[in-house]
Amino acid sequence: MNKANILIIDDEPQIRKLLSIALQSNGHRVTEAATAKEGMIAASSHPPDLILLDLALPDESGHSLLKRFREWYSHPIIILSVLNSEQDIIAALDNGASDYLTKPFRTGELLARIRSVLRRASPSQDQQEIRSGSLLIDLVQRAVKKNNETIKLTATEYSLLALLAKNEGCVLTHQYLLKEIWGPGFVKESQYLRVFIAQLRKKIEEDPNRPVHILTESGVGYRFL
Amino acid sequence: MNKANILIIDDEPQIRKLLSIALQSNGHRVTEAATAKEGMIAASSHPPDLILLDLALPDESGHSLLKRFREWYSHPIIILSVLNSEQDIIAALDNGASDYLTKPFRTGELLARIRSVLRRASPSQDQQEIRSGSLLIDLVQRAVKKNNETIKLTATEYSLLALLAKNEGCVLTHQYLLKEIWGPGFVKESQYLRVFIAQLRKKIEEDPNRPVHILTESGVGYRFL
DNA sequence: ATCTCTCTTTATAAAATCTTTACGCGATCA
DNA sequence: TGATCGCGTAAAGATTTTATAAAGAGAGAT
Repeated sequence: MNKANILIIDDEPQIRKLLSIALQSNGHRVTEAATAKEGMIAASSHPPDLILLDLALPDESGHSLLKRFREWYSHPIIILSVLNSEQDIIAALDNGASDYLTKPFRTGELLARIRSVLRRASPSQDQQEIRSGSLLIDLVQRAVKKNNETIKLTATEYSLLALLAKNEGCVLTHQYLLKEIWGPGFVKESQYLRVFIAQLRKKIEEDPNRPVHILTESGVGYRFL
Repeated sequence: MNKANILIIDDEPQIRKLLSIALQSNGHRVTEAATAKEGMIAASSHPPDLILLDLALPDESGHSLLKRFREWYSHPIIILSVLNSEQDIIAALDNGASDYLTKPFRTGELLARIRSVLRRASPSQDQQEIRSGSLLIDLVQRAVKKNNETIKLTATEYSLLALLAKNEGCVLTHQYLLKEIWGPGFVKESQYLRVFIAQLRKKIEEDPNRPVHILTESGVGYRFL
């Protein structure tokens, strides 16, 4: 995630301005709030990807606000503060702050720390699964289910099925399948394919004689639907 | 994870001593290394949960070492440095450092930042125990119980079981398991896995010949259910 | 030192998987 | 008609992978 929605909660207009410009010139979208109340409202109506939170707010202590945020907000929160007291830093970090920067801070460092926490926060786990009727192929777990029952597949069977399923609807030629699964030296071994396609159909099709998932394209290859 | 295995890489013995005492008195286990080479070897043979890395090492720049770690090591790395240069901070964070502390630092703050990155690193925040049938794995106490009776596991056995259990349902490949438990130099040692899986099954399965918790995916890896 | 506990290494049997062979079916075409 | 070709299926065999026991090595404790 390169560009993020960032909420700045700080009561000093100059700081907000400064931060705003620095962040926007780096492609981020910025929302500003001057008080704890405003900040909470802004965050709950449009949850940002990251919050920059000043500890010194007029209406509520930053620590208390941080705790309230952490009851529901799990994205990064970076604390900005003029206080360099160890107590404050420890309290903030233990209350779930992602980082703590002491004012005055250097813009470059702030931006680097923002990149750092954003990078860490977005290990976008692509829960990729492929469904086709009662068949479910879970690419993360490396598991295949039919009617919610796990089907045992060998390594080669799974690779073949996954390759076909990832290219749902497309015809994959014998050559291509053999090259991908067995390696470039096996492009002539069409019989391997017949054997393994038959195995797969026996395991995943309701009626292996009338396959609905793995279709034969005679003389060309196979297609997954 | 409250107690972590922490590797300190720093060439100054006094600093290592100081850190060691502070960390150990907080329940962590500590390994020390005085050079980049030593550090890399220590991390490769027994991957720690966190690395404290000094930027100034006699045999290799800390930045270069950080990059080499990040090629395979995904746990937190906190940089310690006397340098307060913005360039260094930005470079370190962009190279994958989890945090950057300037010496001299306050022990309390360091501990808080360690807690912070460890909390972030283990997405099992709320998942402190894993249940599967009569089996209970307590990730906080590092204990495993079957039918309410504690099972004695060695350190390696526990690490392996915990890693599998944290990824319940997913197939973990031999390569991945070996890299995480033994280090990147052991990815070829599949026999280690077979031996330890057999040990685990003897201890946690009702019938080791018909395992229900640790399943074999022939040619691929193992899966915990 | 000796014992104990754990990890590493070796050996071997068993299980699982892959490869190869054989044969039947249906379509196509001379 | 019958010969050929591509495909599906079953099953034998060859090979790889796994399970298990047990010996050897190393570290730490008594």
